[in-house]
Amino acid sequence: MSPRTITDKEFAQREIEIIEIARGLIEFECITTLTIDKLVAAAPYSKGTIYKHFISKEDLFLAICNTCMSEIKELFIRALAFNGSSRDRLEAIMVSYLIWAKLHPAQLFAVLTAHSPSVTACSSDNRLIEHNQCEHQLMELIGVEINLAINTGDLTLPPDMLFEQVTFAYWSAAWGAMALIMSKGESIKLEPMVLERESFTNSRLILDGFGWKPLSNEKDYNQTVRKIAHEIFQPELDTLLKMGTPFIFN
Amino acid sequence: MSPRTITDKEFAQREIEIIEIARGLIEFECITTLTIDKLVAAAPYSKGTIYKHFISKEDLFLAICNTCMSEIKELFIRALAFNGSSRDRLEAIMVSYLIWAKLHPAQLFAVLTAHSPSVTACSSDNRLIEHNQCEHQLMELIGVEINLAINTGDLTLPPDMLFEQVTFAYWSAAWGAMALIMSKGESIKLEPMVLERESFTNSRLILDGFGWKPLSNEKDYNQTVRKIAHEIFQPELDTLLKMGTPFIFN
DNA sequence: ACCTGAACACCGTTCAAGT
DNA sequence: ACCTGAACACCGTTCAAGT
Repeated sequence: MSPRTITDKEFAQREIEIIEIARGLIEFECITTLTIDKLVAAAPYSKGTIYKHFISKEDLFLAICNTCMSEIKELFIRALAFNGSSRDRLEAIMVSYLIWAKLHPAQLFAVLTAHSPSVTACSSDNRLIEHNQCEHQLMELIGVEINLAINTGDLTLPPDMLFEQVTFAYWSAAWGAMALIMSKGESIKLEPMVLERESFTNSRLILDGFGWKPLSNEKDYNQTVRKIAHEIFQPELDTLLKMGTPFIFN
Repeated sequence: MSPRTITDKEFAQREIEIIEIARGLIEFECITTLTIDKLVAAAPYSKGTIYKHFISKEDLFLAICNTCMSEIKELFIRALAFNGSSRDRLEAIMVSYLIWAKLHPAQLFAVLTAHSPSVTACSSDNRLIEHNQCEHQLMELIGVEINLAINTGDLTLPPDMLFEQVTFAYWSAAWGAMALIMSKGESIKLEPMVLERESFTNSRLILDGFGWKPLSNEKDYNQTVRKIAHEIFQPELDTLLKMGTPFIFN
């Protein structure tokens, strides 16, 4: 066989393939038990080739994280098609994120750990730029709805706050609940906290705290969540039911 | 030298000593770059002795985390001496946590990562029990104030919520902001988010969302924070100033 | 030009030997 | 009874050799 120059497209395709294989391995174990040796054994490529794509194990982790974030972005976009108020659509975004989290619990953990400096410290510049873009795109989608709410008068931007702080407050509060609940393994009895319920609770409290109309005492958001889930994510709900980890409604 | 039986007290004392040495090493590097070899080199004990105390590296990490949480508990108790409303004292708790976080950024990262299943999976049962106790004690201190607020009528427990959910909502929202900001290394421009400001913002929004009186538009909580910090944590404020990372007031 | 996998380095953990 | 550190195992990373 004569040596042949690999095209950029083939190279990119191979990278996607490797990432998908790695994601498959994570499903059955965990991001922390994934080793390069296992990946090499599962993939039709050698160690050297893997290292042509990823400058380190952490770089691979971040690549997995970025792929997940792109998937989540697609779910966000589907969620934003919901016909309702801006606040309804923020609920829809939360629904979509929770559904993704429940569909891919092991991957969610990968996304959460990818946030740590030890991962970013060992990643390539391009991967980090890509990661920032992914994150920015997700926050941008939330930002659009916040802007809409300000324009329609549903939300009044507090005079002492920057626009980005609104996005950050909303996202970080919900993220905190998820991260705390997901990171507690099965072992520990973290009282009876439920991923879906606590996420919606934090979201509700933050938005009520902003005075974002309609307030939660003016409207039954549990019903809105139900509507969103069934209208937009019925296939995913069915999958979760089959997996034995159904989406929990309040 | 004749062999001598080590007493329980001496054993416990040695454990504390090792943990302190490890904490010292973390200060200059990071929890992820701490190795057992480095610890052995810095400590007057051999590897075998280290492993008499900690069944794994993760077990040591969790021990460090537990020690930190005990320190934080002491700060919480100091904070709770603040003379004011229950909501004021929750602010005081937030001030104390932020001050600790700023005093020990590297240790905070250790505390955050200790939450991951990969750490708890490799820790000893006793260490895990201790960890649960530490966590429970911290949440309990917050819970006392929530109870007080309910009894004085400042807070009305929403009819569809468990008491523990209030604690969790408050803590997870603030924790989410801190974890996101701290985990972003220096590299990334996470817009201009400020640890102190975002933590207080999330706290404020959540408590306003609960309708916890006095609401933030009825009272200048920035001034309360200033009062708390100077009345209770002046020595720590001075230290932070000397460190070049002053506590930021709004 | 590209791929391979043996070799290397690092580090967590163990345990036979020493006191 | 306790401590020690050499030895082992595992795994991330590199690079000389092969096609």
